[in-house]
Order: sequence, then C-alpha cells, then structure tokens
Amino acid sequence: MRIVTWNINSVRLRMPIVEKLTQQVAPDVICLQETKVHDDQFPFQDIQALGYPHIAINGIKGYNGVCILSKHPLSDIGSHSWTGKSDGRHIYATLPNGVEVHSLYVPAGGDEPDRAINDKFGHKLDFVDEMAVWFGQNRKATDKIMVMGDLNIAPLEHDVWSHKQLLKIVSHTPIEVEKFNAAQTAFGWVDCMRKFVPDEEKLYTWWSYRSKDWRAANKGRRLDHAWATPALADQVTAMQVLSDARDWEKPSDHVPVILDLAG
DNA sequence: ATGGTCGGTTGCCGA
Repeated sequence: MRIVTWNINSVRLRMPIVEKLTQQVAPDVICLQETKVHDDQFPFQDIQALGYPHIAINGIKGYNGVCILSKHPLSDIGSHSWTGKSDGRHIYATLPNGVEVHSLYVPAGGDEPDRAINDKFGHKLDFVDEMAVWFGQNRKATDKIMVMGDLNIAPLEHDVWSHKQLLKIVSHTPIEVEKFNAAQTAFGWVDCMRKFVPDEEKLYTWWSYRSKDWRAANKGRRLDHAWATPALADQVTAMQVLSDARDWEKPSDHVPVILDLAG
C-alpha cells in the first residue's frame, strides 16, 4: 500500500503533474492540500480517469481545500471544523485494510510571529493546540491512523536550511515548534519521515517560488509531514521525498512525500 | 535589510 501527501497549490492547474505522479509513483492513495476548488467544481472525471474512482473532498472556493484520492473504496468519511471554522482544511476516510487516513492543512500563519498583531498566527497556534486535544478525545492511539499533510511547521533544526536564520520566521519559531511537539507527543504520533532519515540530516519538502534556482540555493523547509500511530508505524516500510517534482512543468512549491505500508 | 514568485475570491490577498 503506497500513500502520498502533496500540497498541490490548485488541483485544476496541476492536473498534468498529478497524472505524472500517478504514472511515476503509482500511489494507492493520494492526499492533496490546497486544492483551491469548491466541491462543485472538483475535477472528478479527470481524477477518476487516472484510476482513482474513490474520492473524499472538503473544498471551498478559491483557497485551502483538501482531498483523498483512492484506488480502493473509502468508508467512514468525515472532517472536523478546526477552531470552529469550516474552511476546507481536513478530510479523513478509512481504507479497506482498516487504516484511517487524514489529509490535513494547517494554517500558514502569516508573516508576523506575534498573535497580538497577527490574527493568522493566533489561528495557527490555536489550530495546533486543538490537534493535541481532538485526536485524544476522538481517536484511540491503539488504532491504525495516519495524518498526512501540510502542517506548515518545520520542527527540527535540520528541517530548515538555517536554524538560526529562521528562528523568527513563521514555520520555525519556538512557540510553533513547542505546540507542534506537544500535539505530536500528546497522542504518541510517530514521525514517519524521520523514522527513515536521521535528525542530523537535512530534509525538506518545500522550496519557495521566490528563488531563481531552488536546487542551487536549496533554502528549503520540511513543512509536510506523515504521522502514524505506533501500531501502524511498524508497518511503514519506506519513505521518499520526491524532490524531482519541484522541477516538473508548472510545479507546486511543495513536493510529494511517499510512504509504503506493509499490509 | 530587502525583495523575490505564484494562484485565485485579481488589479489585491494569502502563501
């Protein structure tokens, strides 16, 4: 079972590279974020033609939006309105093997890392706080659950190109990292990317559009994550960041993260 | 220290 997460930055505009992903990677399940399309306008037929007949979506007009595309039937589809907003940041569904997959898009948080002057930063902090609470109240850590998505926080020193230079940059501030770690440990989530790559090794999933040569500059961040409950983490056999996708035609600024599951 | 580029609810806002 191969599961991919990818912040696609407009699913309609990226259909050619979604197709490329399906051809090159052959995922069973694809979690997308920032689809930027209302459910009414979702490209169902194009997606289904790629071999993904089972689709769970939570989209709104113009921004945010998440979905799960699957070769296998999806059951028990749902979403939670984080911080009380129905703003297309969450969808989940259960696969035939009993694994519940969540596609999640955490708020980016704006530019100023101070909730007193930036509401978007406060929203992000509240959202991550709620992650610690919601899973604890609504799910069991003994079940097989996976959270895939753009969590918009790079928690480790080597999840960013320069720890020191990014300490005051939203996505890597101490308060965000503290809340991220609290949400992760509260439920016992296993980081399925760092399970395969040592903490001391640089690991990125996003490179800004504002760079002439993203590969040469390599000023990346690991904003996208794959978390699994301990029971499921043992079944995760491989992880790959598809960095080459950053060079595909009309790319997203994020690249796919690929997980392989036994069973 | 600054600005750089994308996408869509476009001539701005969010990322």
